[in-house]
This record gives sequence, structure tokens and C-alpha cells, in this order.
Amino acid sequence: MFSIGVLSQHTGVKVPTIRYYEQMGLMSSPERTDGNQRRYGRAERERLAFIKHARDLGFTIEAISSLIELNDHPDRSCADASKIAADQLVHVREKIASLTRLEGELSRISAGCSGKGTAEKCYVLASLADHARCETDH
Amino acid sequence: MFSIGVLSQHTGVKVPTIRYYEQMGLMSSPERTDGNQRRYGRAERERLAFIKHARDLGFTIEAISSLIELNDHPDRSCADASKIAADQLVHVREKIASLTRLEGELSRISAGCSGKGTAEKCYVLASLADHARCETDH
DNA sequence: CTAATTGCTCTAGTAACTAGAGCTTCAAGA
DNA sequence: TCTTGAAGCTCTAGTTACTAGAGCAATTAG
Repeated sequence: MFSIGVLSQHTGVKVPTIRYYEQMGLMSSPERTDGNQRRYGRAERERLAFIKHARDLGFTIEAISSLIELNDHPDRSCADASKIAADQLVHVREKIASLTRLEGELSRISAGCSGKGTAEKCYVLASLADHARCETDH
Repeated sequence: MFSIGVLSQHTGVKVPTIRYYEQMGLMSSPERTDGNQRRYGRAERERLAFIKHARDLGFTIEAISSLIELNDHPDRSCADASKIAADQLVHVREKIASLTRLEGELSRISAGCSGKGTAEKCYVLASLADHARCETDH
């Protein structure tokens, strides 16, 4: 059994974040010492690693709740897990596409200004003021 | 002079968002009717269009404040505006890079599961439980 | 003149934490 | 055994950029 600080070091999840996950119901309430401090075991470390990995992949807390629920019931169909992962993939791809459009516009705007002139003739400011200068929708 | 609803329609910025921008100091307090309703003119519409365009490009409210400040002082150097745009470009590129890494991992994980088996053997769940299965850092 | 629409302010909620106050417990050395 | 400093506890509030809702007042079209 180890303390929340040790669990934090093992998993790379900050101490307040672990307590936050407990509050949100992602982690169940652990055992406590007589002095009311949390004590964790191997199972909890694995669950937290699962959560961290999913968060790193951009899953929401809500999605992770569903994934954990499934993980705790090995006999159920994994259709939901499959769908959650597929949805997240779509979400990430949409974000990449949208950011890539922004990147094009921004690099054009940024390249147009050396930063050595005055605000009056600044290409950055002029571009922001006049949407018609843009090449793509956004 | 037109109302906040008309300004909203002209710019595509929602009414509560316009009031929020005013509260945040991005928009200055407009004239009011005797009945205390906001009335806007051409200059305000242009400023709001500027703000919307910058928000669409992902600039923060704080960055937009600086950009507006510069826009209001045509004689100043545009070095700050240039830097803000360049920083934002870097930020967007970093995000794209990070999301692209996620996309690779997620598509691998998602492809490994048809959704037709049980949770026990689910590749999605197994992948989340075991970071060692991943090919890249994240 | 009336009714429907729009506007007003204020508070609280969203996601996923993070920071801080003020207090208690633990662990290791003297 | 005592002490002291680190770590832990709970609770509240702050972060970003809005969004939703309550309860009321003003405007405008017919």
C-alpha cells in the first residue's frame, strides 16, 4: 500500500488530479489510514494508468467512465468501446483539418509582416480587419 | 445606429457573446437608448468583425486586446502584432503535430477492434490498459 | 394599444483541472 | 520519545470563452 504522493510519482498524474478523478467517480474511494490518508494498491495504480493513457489520447472524462465500466465487465460486448475510440478518431481528424486550414491562413498573414513597420501599415492588423483578404473560409 | 441583435446578425457573433466582449473590455461601452438598450454604429461593427476574425484564427482574448490596442494607435511599431501572430502560428503548428501523433495511435487502436467481441478481449481496452503497446510517446 | 419580440442584468454552469488557505498526519533523525 | 519538516487532508475559488436561464423592461409591428 502506498500514499497518494507515491501513486502520483508512479503514474505521472498530479496529486490534486488524482483527488479530482476520485471526486468525478473515475477512481473509487481508496482505503484510508487511521489518520484519514488515502492508501492505494496495485489495482488502483493500474486503473490510474488506464485513465492517464486515455486522457493523453484526448478522451473526455465521460468517455473514460464508459470505457472503465466496460473494462470492469469483461463479458459485455465491446461495441461501445469500439465506437468511443472511432468517434474520438473522427474528432481528432476534424481538429487536425480545421487547424491545418488555420495554419495556412496564419502563416500567410504572419509572413506578410516583418514587424519593422508601423501599425498603420501592418499586414497582420489589416488582414484581421478585412476578412476578404483570406483565401479560405474559417 | 442599430441594436445588438442586428449587430449580431451582421457579424455572426451571438448576442450574449457581444455583451461578454464588452465586459472583457474588447468592445467599448456603446451608446444607449433612453430605455437603456445598446446602439451600435459602423465603427463598432468593424471592431467586432476584427475580433471575430481573430477568434476564428484561434487568438486568445488577451492577444486580441493587444492587437486592438495596436490597431487603435497607427503610429506605433507593429513588432508586437507581428510577434503575436508568429506565436500563434507556432502554437497552431505544435497542436497539429501533437494531434497528428495521437491520430496515428488512435487509428491503430481503433482499427484493432471490430466491436464484435467481448470487452475481455477488446483491443481498445487492452491498449489503454497497457501503454507498452503504443508505438509513440504521448 | 396591445402582443410578440427583443433587450436588460445577474447568477451559475461548462471541462478538466490548478492554486491557495488553514489545518492534520506521517516518517525519520536526535 | 520527541520534534520537525514534508506530505496529506478538505474546502473554496480561479482558469477560458463562452452559454443558459430567471425575471423583468423596452421596443416595434399590426
